[in-house]
Amino acid sequence: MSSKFLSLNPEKQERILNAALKEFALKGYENASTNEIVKTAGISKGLLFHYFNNKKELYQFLYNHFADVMVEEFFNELDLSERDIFERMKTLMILKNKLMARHPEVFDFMVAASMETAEEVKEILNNTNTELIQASYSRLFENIDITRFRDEVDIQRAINIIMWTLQGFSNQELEKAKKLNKAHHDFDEAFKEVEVYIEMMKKAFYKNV
Amino acid sequence: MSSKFLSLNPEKQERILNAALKEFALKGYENASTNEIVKTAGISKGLLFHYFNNKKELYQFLYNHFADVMVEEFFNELDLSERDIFERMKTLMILKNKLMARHPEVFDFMVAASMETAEEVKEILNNTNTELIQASYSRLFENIDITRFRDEVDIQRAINIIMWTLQGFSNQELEKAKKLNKAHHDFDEAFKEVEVYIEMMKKAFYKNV
DNA sequence: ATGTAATTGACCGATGTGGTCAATGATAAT
DNA sequence: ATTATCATTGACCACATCGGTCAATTACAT
Repeated sequence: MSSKFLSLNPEKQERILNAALKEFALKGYENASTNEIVKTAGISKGLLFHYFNNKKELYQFLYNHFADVMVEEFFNELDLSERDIFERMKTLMILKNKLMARHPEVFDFMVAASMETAEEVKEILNNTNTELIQASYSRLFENIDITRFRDEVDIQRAINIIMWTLQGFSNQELEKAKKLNKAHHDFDEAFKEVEVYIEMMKKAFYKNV
Repeated sequence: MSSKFLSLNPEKQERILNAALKEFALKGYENASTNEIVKTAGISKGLLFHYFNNKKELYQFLYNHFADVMVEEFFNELDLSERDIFERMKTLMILKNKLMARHPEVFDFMVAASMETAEEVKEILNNTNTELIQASYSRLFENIDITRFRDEVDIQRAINIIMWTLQGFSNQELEKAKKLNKAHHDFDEAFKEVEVYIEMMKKAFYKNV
């Protein structure tokens, strides 16, 4: 019963959610220990199971909660006035990296969730994700100026190439950051490469300049 | 003692190694179960610990063995006569994907190993990797024609951009393959995008055409 | 028939699991 | 001061699994 949980002291709510987030991200659903969660949350075992009937219910609440939070934060800060698709994707990536630096534990949890094999978890993800992601995807390309492209094929190809390229960049930077200081990372220098790259793309896909 | 193990019937050797590979890849070092390994290998618990004194020794042997095997196979098939750096990187990626399709379990294991947190494992990886990777890296760029570049900076930048781009592509294709048929994947269509991309890069980095 | 090596699986103590529940503490109403 | 209500505790449960051992059995060569 999450109603009981929601009417709880917010500071304690957060402590419990963060403890669970960390544990699930680190160990995965099945190996995550409720004992460990209550220990780091500083509450008793009984209390956790007073708020959530069982492990699965806790996980479900957790996933929905943080998915909502991150999506909201993402679109609050995404600049939708940028009409150039390449520049839009660049800001999108920058924002993604910002959010990853700001909430690394949440991203760890989400990544771990997407790799889960437990049937109970897959079920939860399907329910939550389909609506959430589909709604988000169209908003990502809202208001884009497509008149500069040679034709429709180019648009789709540009999107594809942008997506996998920036993803590769993002992963590499993330890895580098983890190896260097294990905390947040300054992307400024790395983005100089991205600038070069973006100009390259424009030349390749746009009718003129 | 691996000498005992090595003088064992090769078919049984393989059964044991594959079972262990699978289990470690799936669960990670600490959560991997030796009980599960012997069950899928079809041998008794005692026999496993007759060949390897303990869990760590088994893991160590496993890692060294498959690292050797994959590196050897990789360089056996890599075309080092291609002197254009962009084309070389393309064939390199194609080869990597081929090997991933051919030995997905080995790659799963390697990825899992690189994410291990157990101190015992990190120690093993350090010992094995440093020599192995450093030796490989120089071979990757052996015999490359650098006369077409404008200057040294361009070469380094090209390598960086190639690396993270192809990595992003590779990951995306891998994910797609997993979602579609969960087995091997036909990269032919996807590589059309890569062709476009490679031409783009050449234009951007080479002195002429 | 004998010696040697391969192989078994019951067994060990230790640790940890998700979940329960009787008991206690705190708070507010009477 | 008494009572009723709710939050909170942590010892406890039965069970599962862990890495590792070892006396006993089987297979095989001499």
